[in-house]
Amino acid sequence: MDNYQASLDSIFHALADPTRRAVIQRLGQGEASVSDLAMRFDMALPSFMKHIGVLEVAGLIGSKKVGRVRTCKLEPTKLAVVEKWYDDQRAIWDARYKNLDNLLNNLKGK
Amino acid sequence: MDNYQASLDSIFHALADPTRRAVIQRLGQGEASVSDLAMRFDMALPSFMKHIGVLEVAGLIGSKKVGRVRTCKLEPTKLAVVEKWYDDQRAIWDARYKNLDNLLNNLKGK
DNA sequence: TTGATAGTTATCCATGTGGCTAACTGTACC
DNA sequence: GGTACAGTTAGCCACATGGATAACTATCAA
Repeated sequence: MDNYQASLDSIFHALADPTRRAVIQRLGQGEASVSDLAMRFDMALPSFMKHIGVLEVAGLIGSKKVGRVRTCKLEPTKLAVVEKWYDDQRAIWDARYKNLDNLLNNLKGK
Repeated sequence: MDNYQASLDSIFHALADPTRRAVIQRLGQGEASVSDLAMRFDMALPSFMKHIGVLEVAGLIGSKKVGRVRTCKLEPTKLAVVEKWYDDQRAIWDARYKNLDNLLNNLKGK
């Protein structure tokens, strides 16, 4: 399996969890520390950190640690891969309906 | 957790697998029977059927059985939920950058 | 230097996921 | 009827996932 497919796997998997989507949503408004983010969720910190890890492996967020606080930020370019996949997909079925249209027009003797 | 979130869970989970994405891609070109679809994959039928099941539970595909053959078709409207989620997301960070622009303009004394 | 704060690491656990084989059901065809 | 074909059901297995607790490290502040 090529790299793009593996990337889609990890991105979609990362998005298939409400906690992780909420983190992405929150980070859309600006950077935040891990504990700022964690506050909103009824979950032990280590559990929450796993979600951060999944998002980071997928490349959807980045983080850097200064002093003892790790600050996370969104990586919108990586999220855009989702839209690209969707657009590619839509192109396929658009082409199909276009072909159906042509077929119908031909049948009408147009 | 509300229904929309649960729906996103199952949709993104369904998409987080290369076999299932390939099925969606194939169905974008038109309907196909289970065994037509399965042919392309090096996998036992029952294993493949699970993927079909996951896609169907997520609502991304539909199927009907006539005689002994089950025919599957794409449900593009359900796939569109992915784009809606992405657009909602982008709206959030677009708003943020817009605010940053305003801030910068104010600082410039404009 | 002593707390308190912010993460991190190490385990552990129940459940889910993705694959398999074997055996079964129902339909089509000769 | 008998056989082949298209799915389906049942059960098995290894591994991943999402949660937990306990104990640790490192930094900041009094």
